[in-house]
Amino acid sequence: MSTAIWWIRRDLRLADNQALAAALSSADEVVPVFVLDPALLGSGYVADKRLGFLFAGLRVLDADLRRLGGRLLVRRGNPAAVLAALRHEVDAGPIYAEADVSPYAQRRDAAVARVAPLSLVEGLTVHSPDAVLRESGDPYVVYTPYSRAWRALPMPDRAELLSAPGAISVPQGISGEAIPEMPSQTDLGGFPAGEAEAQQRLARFAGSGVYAYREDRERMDLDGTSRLSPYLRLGMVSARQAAVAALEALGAAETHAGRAGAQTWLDERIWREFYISILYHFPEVRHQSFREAYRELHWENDPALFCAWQEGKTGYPIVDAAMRQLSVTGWMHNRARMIVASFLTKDLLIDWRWGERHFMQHLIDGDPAANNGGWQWSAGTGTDAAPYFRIFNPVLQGEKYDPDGVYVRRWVPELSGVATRLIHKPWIMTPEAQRQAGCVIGSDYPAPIVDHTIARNRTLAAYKRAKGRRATDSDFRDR
DNA sequence: TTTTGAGTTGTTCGA
DNA sequence: GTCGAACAACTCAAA
Repeated sequence: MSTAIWWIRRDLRLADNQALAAALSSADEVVPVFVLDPALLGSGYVADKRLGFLFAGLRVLDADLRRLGGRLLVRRGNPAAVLAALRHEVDAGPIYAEADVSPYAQRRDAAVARVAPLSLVEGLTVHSPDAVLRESGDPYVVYTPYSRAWRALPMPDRAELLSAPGAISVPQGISGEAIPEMPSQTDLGGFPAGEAEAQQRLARFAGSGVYAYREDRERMDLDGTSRLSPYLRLGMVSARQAAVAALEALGAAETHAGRAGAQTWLDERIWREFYISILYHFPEVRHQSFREAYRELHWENDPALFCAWQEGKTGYPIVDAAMRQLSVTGWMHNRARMIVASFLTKDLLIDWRWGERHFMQHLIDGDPAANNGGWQWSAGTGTDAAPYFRIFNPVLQGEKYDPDGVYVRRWVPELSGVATRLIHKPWIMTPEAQRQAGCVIGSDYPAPIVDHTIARNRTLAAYKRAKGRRATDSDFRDR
């Protein structure tokens, strides 16, 4: 009787799971194990909602495994120690796991590989970061050529996706700990965990919503996005399943708009892999700007302004609505993420890393690669960055992408009586209008904490200075 | 090696 | 209200 270990990390699914398939084909029995890693759980980059979603996902996975005659083992501790002990205990051969790219995952897996045979297999992405490279062997650092190379690689079709196993045999007599409960019944904000839920969402979105995605995804007052991010984060749906669905939708689209929608959503799959590739090839982006020029930026980092941003009390309705949506649900609309990121970095001149950390501490889908890529893009410090002079105007963004103020009123109820015409700039209401709207600026709702025009000019100057300083430094070095 | 074309998501200003 | 230009060069990718 041979035994293999399936080490589950962010692949909480039975279908199209290459690590599980490899374990099953290599041995008679498989131990599915999740390791509660104190280094991750106590890292300061953890969100209650994300942890709750993980634990709920583990419960569903355990139930799914039990239907196949198996079960999930949960252990706690340093992964290398836990896995070495488990291997000894069940007399197992290799450990199979889905390769991950974050700097911590790399260190952790290297430590495990030193004490046990660890076989890392594909699955986090459709195309591994080592497979999408330039002719020279260097990684791409601009999205468009990356996406061209990505698309040129062979794609699996639906028939090639792996089915869930029909049965799974787990050795008897091994004990683990119970899947933790979240304190005080964490509300998962409309994201029930599990593979079945993820597959349903994917099928529903790929069957209808995706065709209007290009336009509707911009609208914060609509439900135009797939809301699959937490499921992709923990692999309740595989990257391949999502990409295959996108390609099928593209093929099935009958209108120009429909094709554009499917194409745009496919692009989002590729953006995800682009940022995974960037984090893999340039792990230092976790700690510093990708672009050297902006490592010298002089951030203001005013703690009071940061606090107002976190709490959704900036006086800019679209920013406050978004930040409150994040606190309450653990999720934020993608356009809203760009707006608040632009506001934090360009209006408040606060270090993007502060915002990155806050997002990781609250997002149910918080992913190191995508979050870092998004923040550095917004801050203009990243690989394929927005030009530094591209500064979102929170009023215009609100008027354009929440035209009726529905999103603002949902999350900032003190503004619910404000006329639509003024909902994104309530401070220009006359005192009389404020009384009538039941919203006095300065007491019911804050006045803007910064003046956008002034802040914008200050930021343009700061970025220009950072670039200038760099030029001077390198001139000096070259001499 | 050199050259050339191109680059997620925007805003402001002036005509 | 609408339109085009300016914003700022810079670096990447590929021929």
